[in-house]
Amino acid sequence: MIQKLLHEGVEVETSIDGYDAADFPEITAEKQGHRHPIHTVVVTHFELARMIERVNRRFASLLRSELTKLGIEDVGPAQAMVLLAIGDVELSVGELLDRGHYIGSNISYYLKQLGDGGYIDRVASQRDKRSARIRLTEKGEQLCSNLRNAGGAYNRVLARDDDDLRNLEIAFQTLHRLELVWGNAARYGI
Amino acid sequence: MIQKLLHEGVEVETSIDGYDAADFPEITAEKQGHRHPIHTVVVTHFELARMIERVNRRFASLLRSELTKLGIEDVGPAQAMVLLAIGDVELSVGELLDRGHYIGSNISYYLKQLGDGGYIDRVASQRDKRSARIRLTEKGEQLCSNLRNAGGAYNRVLARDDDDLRNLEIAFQTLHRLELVWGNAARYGI
DNA sequence: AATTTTACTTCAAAATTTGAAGTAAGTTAC
DNA sequence: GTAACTTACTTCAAATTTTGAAGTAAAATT
Repeated sequence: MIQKLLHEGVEVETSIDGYDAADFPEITAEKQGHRHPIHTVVVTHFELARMIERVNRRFASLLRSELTKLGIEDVGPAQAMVLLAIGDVELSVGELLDRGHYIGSNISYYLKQLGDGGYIDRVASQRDKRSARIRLTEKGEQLCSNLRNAGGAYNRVLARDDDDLRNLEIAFQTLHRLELVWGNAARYGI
Repeated sequence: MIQKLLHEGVEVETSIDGYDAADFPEITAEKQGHRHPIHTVVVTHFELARMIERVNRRFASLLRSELTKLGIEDVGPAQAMVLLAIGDVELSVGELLDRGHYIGSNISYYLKQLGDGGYIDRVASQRDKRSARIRLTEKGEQLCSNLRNAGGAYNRVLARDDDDLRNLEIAFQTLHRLELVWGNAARYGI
């Protein structure tokens, strides 16, 4: 079912924004035992952005429902993402900002909520008393662990074989490149 | 432990420019006797989600600044995404909902703003008077066109050669798979 | 004709994000 | 050493975005 949709449902757009078609010779992925595209597709900036927006929306609602299933009422998907970003290390607010490209006041707000809920501990750094060191409490770790547990099922569905692994790997790296390009563009201009 | 992560995660090469594995607490490095990757890393479900969230944030702020540069005050990034989703076709609100996985009232709200700003026209469908048909006005098309124009620069940076194009396409398709898996999971359970 | 479903809209509330302004600690330049 | 500046973060208020419940009207079904 998913398989079918993957092959037939992907929007294959032939019009390219901001390009001269001649600049980009058509690409064809090799067939041998690959599930990924045989078709010619050119993906633009905005198509990727729209896809990312949609996927992000989907994930947020999935995460919300996982939290509901766990009976968590005081943590929304955005805060859960902060918890997951903290992971099992102790870090400063600044480091956390970098991890998620948040805006300062935003993270401050979430950390306050998470602190009130008992999900994180904050200790002033010894050598720099301006810097607050953050880490998960037992409760916070438990929540992350539960979420990760539930996430295992998705990992298994998404990464069924080598081909999936390769594609997910490329997707991850490519997203990272987008992150850098878009991020630098926003700061320094393209 | 590592074994388990390997089953549930996705391998990724560590050598990505400007990317420090320490940024991703969920990643564990491990050596494998594989074809190219010598250092492999495991990317989980949540890491992809966090990456997508970050990239989405970056793009939104880029879009906001493009809009500012164009002197547009009455359209935010979210509404601009709706305009881009409409594109150059005439469609119903329902189709638009599908395109972005929005919630009904959400799109309704944006369409009202965009209608007030003169960016879209809405006409009741002849054969089904419940269904509103939406399309961009001249002004809406102009804005999209300006945005796409500005986007061309990013396309050129992102898609430098065939390899980039291939990767972008795979990223797009893989994100589509995520969209389906996460979407179906939310509706019917995994 | 009555009921149900579809396709949206409206409204109010909640969640999230932003930005300006503030505090306190550290750094640098005289 | 201290005045000025920077950094690291917080607070608050406002803007934006998202959600959900309730509504309307047209179409489809019974």
